[in-house]
Amino acid sequence: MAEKPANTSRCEGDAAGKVKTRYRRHAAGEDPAKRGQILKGAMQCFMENGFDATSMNEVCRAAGVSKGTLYVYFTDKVDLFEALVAEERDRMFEGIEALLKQDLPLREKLVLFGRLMVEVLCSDRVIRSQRIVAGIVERMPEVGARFYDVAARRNNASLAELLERESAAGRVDIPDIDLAASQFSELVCAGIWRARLFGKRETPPSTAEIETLVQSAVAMFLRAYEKHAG
Amino acid sequence: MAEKPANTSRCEGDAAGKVKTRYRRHAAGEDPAKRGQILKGAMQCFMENGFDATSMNEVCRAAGVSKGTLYVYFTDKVDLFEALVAEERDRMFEGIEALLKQDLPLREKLVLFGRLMVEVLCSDRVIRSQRIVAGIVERMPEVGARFYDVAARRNNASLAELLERESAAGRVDIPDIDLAASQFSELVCAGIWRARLFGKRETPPSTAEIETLVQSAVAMFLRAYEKHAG
DNA sequence: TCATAATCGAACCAACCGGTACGATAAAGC
DNA sequence: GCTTTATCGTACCGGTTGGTTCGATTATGA
Repeated sequence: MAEKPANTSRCEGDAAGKVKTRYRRHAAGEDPAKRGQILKGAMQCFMENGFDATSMNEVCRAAGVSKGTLYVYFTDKVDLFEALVAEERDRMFEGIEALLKQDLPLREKLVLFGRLMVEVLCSDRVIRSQRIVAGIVERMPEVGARFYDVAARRNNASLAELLERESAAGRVDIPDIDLAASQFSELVCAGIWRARLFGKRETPPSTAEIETLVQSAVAMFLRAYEKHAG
Repeated sequence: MAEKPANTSRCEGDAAGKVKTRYRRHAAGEDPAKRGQILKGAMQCFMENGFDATSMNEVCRAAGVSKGTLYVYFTDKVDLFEALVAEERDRMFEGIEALLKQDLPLREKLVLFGRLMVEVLCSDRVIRSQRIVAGIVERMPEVGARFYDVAARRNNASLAELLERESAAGRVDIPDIDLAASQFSELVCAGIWRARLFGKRETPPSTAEIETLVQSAVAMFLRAYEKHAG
């Protein structure tokens, strides 16, 4: 939408100087705007009905693209789906690393981290993605595994890094850093994330709710791992 | 399998005394053994491919039942699926209430509870069920919600009850019992359940792993909520 | 203005879907 | 034995699927 191509998009087939066409227009399946348009429509459909129950015709209609064109940009239904999941998974926790770079006391950092985590993980969009991916793990294991790896584990990694530093500085006493990171991530969503995933709760948590959850989680976490004054 | 019919199975169509047939054999779709046989085959199929990608023909083949018979026992694909989910959800945490009835100190109870929880929640069978259900929440919200309600919340309820008693006895100080119950449930599976759900981990945790997780969770939980000696 | 080619749009394909119909089979009760 | 009937097996139905094909259209760049 807001992002126009902006890149030059050379024709790629004319290596070795054997130029035949000198057109600067986008090659057959390489207009990033059109690609984005397709992905957007596809996302809409897959989110509503999941992988199997979404037909390629629906996707065409939703994306406003002819079927022929669709199959120029993506070879397969699976190909399209995987591209979608990849995009979503990469976008999901974009800002989270930067967040921990700030110079703040541990408690504050945990609060910020926790807030963002609940907000993202329990948002409509992410919940729906997670449902679809979970539902298809059995048939496309690598897709699920990569989804988890990039989204959840990257998270844990940056949190673990923070905890590592705090541990080295002697401010906390954590026997198993990775476990602790997981525990915090899990604590912060206690009671809502699962409910959201299975549709028991139809709306994301309010900011007040988030605050309660995060404060409780941080308190619990620090009480367990912070070095006592004594 | 092991359970033979054993119930009398009256014909239901012969109310008002207008008896025509006096057969004691099972009515058209009422043999519980056959029903179980169908459910077992269906489970196998659904577990492998999910709801949409499982065809009724496959189910027939896997169950060793003709299509006609299948449609005598279940009116629909959805009907069959819902019966399956209902069975699975009810079976999932069968023994968990009894577990907390024992007369043991809180710490021991939490350990027992936690162990069972991880074991069940991360087992192949349950993980697969959860994937399928999660994947279909968008189109069958009530199924997902009931699945969660019965499985997860029943759990939390019995745990909450325990905590309530301990709180009344003055041994713990818990501001929000339900939250605390959720936190414990979440803590106990930290780092593996999600990984299992998304297929990042292909095997359930070993007993050693479970022990580590549970011990850490219990310690953390008690440090946060147990009343201090001082 | 004109040639080029990306896109459109609609027809088309074989395969399969969920579900039904119905005669053949076989097991149960008299 | 005979009758009853639950189950079987298969053919069948209309509809949809993922994917292909191809001429018409339209925007581009020289």
